[in-house]
Amino acid sequence: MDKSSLFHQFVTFTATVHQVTHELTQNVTVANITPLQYKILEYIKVSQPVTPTEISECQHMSLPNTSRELRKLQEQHLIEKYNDTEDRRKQYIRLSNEGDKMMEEAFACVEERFLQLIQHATQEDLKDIQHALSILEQKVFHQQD
Amino acid sequence: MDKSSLFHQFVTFTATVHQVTHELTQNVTVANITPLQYKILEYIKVSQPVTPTEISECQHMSLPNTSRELRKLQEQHLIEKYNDTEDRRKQYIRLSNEGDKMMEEAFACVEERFLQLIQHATQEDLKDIQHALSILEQKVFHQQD
DNA sequence: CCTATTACTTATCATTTGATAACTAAATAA
DNA sequence: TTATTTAGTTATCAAATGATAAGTAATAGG
Repeated sequence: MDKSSLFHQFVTFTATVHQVTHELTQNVTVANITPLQYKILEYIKVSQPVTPTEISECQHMSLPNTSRELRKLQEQHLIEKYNDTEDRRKQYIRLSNEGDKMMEEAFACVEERFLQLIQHATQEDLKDIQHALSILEQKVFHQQD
Repeated sequence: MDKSSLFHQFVTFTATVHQVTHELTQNVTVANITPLQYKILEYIKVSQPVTPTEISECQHMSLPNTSRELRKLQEQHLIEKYNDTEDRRKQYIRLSNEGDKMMEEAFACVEERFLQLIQHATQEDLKDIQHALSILEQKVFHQQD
């Protein structure tokens, strides 16, 4: 097995993933949300509750910039902050009802497009896809933090 | 097979892919290149020669903005433009020697990090990974242009 | 108790990226 | 030939994002 050719396949693959996810998430949001804010909300949605520091690390942005974006999201009533009872420096962020509703709608829209992408897949194909995703999660993309 | 749970797996997966590729490509470039310019060069590297219109479509950016970035890249002697002999409106873009060298170095750096990511993979794992990439390319991410 | 560290905020500035209007030149269609 | 379309450029403006300095408040370590 040539690791170098695997690398090239990997590069092509990730480029394609970027392109396709861009197409899937294009113009999904109703509210006045920037792409970065969408990513943050997406992360909160699947990982809540999260701290600003966690968002900062996962999204590769500085804490000041994270703080700014979270403030904007809070001003739009899409997220809520609450303090840790033990360590009062810490905050936890979660989606507000409004924010959750918005993300549910956004996900529904993306899901619809996703389903079109796999519309011709047989039951067998779906199993293959799920298995492939698991393999890559485990053996390549597994986050080592 | 529940397509909805597959969708959720897909969302998590793509988020992870974005995160990991960001880590892999962070600070790779020696030259004074923006992230967008890196993506453009990456695309040119694997698909050259390409036209500005193709870059524009693939990277989801307007032609004026594409033109601007290409001008900057040309000013840095990283790419070369040449005209189609048949249709003189058309241009083709390719990497200059300098640009190609730079991208080779960038890829080498990314590859090194990628190899660390899969350092514990057995020969069997590598085959699985390659197979998983192929499956997803074919059955999910296949571009329908 | 005092110092250092952690978690986060506010403010400010530079850079990058996106959007749009107006243009040139070449090719195609009528 | 004339009008339309295509491919790309230039210029300009707005918005999004990144970087950094300086601050507060709470906790942890000595």
